[in-house]
Amino acid sequence: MPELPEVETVRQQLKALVLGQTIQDIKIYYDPIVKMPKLDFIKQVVGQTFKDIKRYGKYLFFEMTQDIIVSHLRMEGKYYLRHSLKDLTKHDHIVFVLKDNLFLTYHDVRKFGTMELIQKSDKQAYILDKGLGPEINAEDIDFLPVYKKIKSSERAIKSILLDQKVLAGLGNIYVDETLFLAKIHPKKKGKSLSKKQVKNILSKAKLVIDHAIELGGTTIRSYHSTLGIDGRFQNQLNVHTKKGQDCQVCGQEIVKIKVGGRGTYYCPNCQK
DNA sequence: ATCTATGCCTGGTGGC
DNA sequence: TGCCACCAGGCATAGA
Repeated sequence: MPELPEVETVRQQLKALVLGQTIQDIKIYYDPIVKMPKLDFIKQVVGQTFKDIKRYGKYLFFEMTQDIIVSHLRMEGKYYLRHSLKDLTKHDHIVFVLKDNLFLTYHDVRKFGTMELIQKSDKQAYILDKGLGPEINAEDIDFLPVYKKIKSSERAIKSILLDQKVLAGLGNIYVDETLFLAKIHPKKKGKSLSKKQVKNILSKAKLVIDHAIELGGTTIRSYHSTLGIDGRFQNQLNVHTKKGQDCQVCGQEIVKIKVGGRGTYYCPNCQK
């Protein structure tokens, strides 16, 4: 599942591949992903050239000559660069024709992903409108507003950290890993945390995300291989998906519970 | 105003 | 081999 580090990896890899490419045509095989009438989208985007690819949290911004395509991969969205339409699978829902032998395809098994078209001047307004918090890996997070949101909440810290309005970029895996490193129980209420604990959580989260980006970033692939797939962070996981295994720190068994409807892994001994 | 539950989807898995 | 119920989960939205 693409979270901030995977989205960042996709961004970097795609950028090297599609910048300067002009979109000759677009084929949309499954409409609901594109959040506007499909013909309007095609009409407006065809002829534009990819100028840059940016990211905020888990959102990708394909900046083109005139407009920006905002792409969210949700659970399983991926981009592939294909060299023939014969290589399309049933999960390639949107195809950007770049050249006769070059196609950027959006692939999404569960069709949860979204694509929107916005004006360049509306990018900040878009982020504001979504209510997205500061990026978790930013160097200069304004701590107090984040702290206040956490401190005033009755919700479980795990749920708060998954809330993109508080902090942008964390997903289920990284929240579990963050709380393990911070030694905080995932069900602990936001309001019960001290300022020191919140600071520690943010610092551990950045550590986890930076490390994951680093590992994803090492997976440089040749241009004809697939994008948006496995980095090497799975080898670094301490608790996520480790149910029944021994905690690497204390040896106690990792357990799995539900928090806010999400599968949650933690060490009952280390995390209080 | 805040928070929780539900819907969106399909492939993989476990039970039989 | 097959069938089926259930789970995975980010986000928008409906509901509490």
